[in-house]
Amino acid sequence: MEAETSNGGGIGGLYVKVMTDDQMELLRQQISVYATICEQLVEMHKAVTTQQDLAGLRLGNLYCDPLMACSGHKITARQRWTPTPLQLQILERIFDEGNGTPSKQKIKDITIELGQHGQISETNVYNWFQNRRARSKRKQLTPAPNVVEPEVESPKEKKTRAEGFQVQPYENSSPHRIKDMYIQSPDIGFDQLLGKIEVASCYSSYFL
Amino acid sequence: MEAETSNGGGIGGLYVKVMTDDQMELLRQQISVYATICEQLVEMHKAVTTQQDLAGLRLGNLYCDPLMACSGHKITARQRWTPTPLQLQILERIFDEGNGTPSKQKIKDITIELGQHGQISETNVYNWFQNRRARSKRKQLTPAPNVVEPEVESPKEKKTRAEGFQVQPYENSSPHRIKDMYIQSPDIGFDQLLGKIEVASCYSSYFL
DNA sequence: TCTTTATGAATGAAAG
DNA sequence: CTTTCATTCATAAAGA
Repeated sequence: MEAETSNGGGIGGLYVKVMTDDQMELLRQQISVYATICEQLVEMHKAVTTQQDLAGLRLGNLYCDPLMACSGHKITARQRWTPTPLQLQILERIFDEGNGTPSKQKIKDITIELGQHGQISETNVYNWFQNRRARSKRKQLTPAPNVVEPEVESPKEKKTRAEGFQVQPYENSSPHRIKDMYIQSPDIGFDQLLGKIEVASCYSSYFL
Repeated sequence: MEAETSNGGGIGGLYVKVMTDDQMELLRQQISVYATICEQLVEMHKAVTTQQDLAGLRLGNLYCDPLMACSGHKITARQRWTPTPLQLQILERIFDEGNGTPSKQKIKDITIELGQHGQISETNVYNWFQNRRARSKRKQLTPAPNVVEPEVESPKEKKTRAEGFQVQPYENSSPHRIKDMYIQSPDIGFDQLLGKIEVASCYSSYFL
């Protein structure tokens, strides 16, 4: 993939991706196509399983879900808590609400709520917010490479800060919250299925 | 995709979009998410229809089974920094100087210095030291504990990480062809969907 | 090719 | 809160 272009590859240079309008449009369509395919696959699946048991799919224990066959071999005891996609989703939402410091009581409440979606303790919640805050802050400071190109970068302004950057398949999905893509579904059944899908997928990596 | 190496937004009548790494990463994730969802939906569908013949999915065809083609590889081509020999050399030198904890400011300095030899970010430097320390320590402890782990771990087959990510983008396909991927009917067949996913997959790799 | 190894990155937990 | 550690995941590079 050669889409990467080093702009002014010099010291502390600003590195950006350059795309043509066509390429950009292609991406939009790409995502759109996936969104459509997903919806239809879900519909299809629902139709096919209407009468079926889905025996393996309703296991209470998420980690034993047969769907994980592809990625899960870690059914053994895990030493550290790993938020389920659903839990993460909720945590992120709460975090985004801005109420910075989750009070002691708040933590309790959250823990109880998340407990419905998987094992969790107050400490987990506490740590999560602790880390989330810290890392959120760090990331905010890092991307400030006060670009100063000693290089004779042609006087082209860093134009088009990719402003028209809107490729959400669903109008209500937020560009800066990938996780939301899992839940912002207009379809009830779809949403439910996605919950399982999330579990089945190799978590961690897709939810950062 | 051969990217325009010239970042000049409008030079020579060339219109391009400029994206930051973050934005590119976001797109990558969005597509990856959908690809994963599709993948899992397919798995789910297979599980439910194991008794069926899956006629349309015969492997006899020269083309890879759409199912495999799609689930085999992940559209997770995350780019990751790779230190140049020169950078590595400098990093090692600094590390050997023993000054254990590269303070925040120190990291900035190092980053700037290394930036002269290739793209790099503070995070990269930070991670490098983090890993370097951790692995340096581990290596020291490993030799001793010859504890034979009574690991009765099942014969565990290799995860056969289908890493065949060299999906060749349809070189001969033009952007307008993607329209063919759109689905008109909600009652499209399963195998047909798979076909579309496969195509979508290829397009994804084309960008990511 | 396919498999294995080395290592960049992500993150829960804990120390400071 | 900030910084560090430990573990794990994913991938680029190297090996077979």
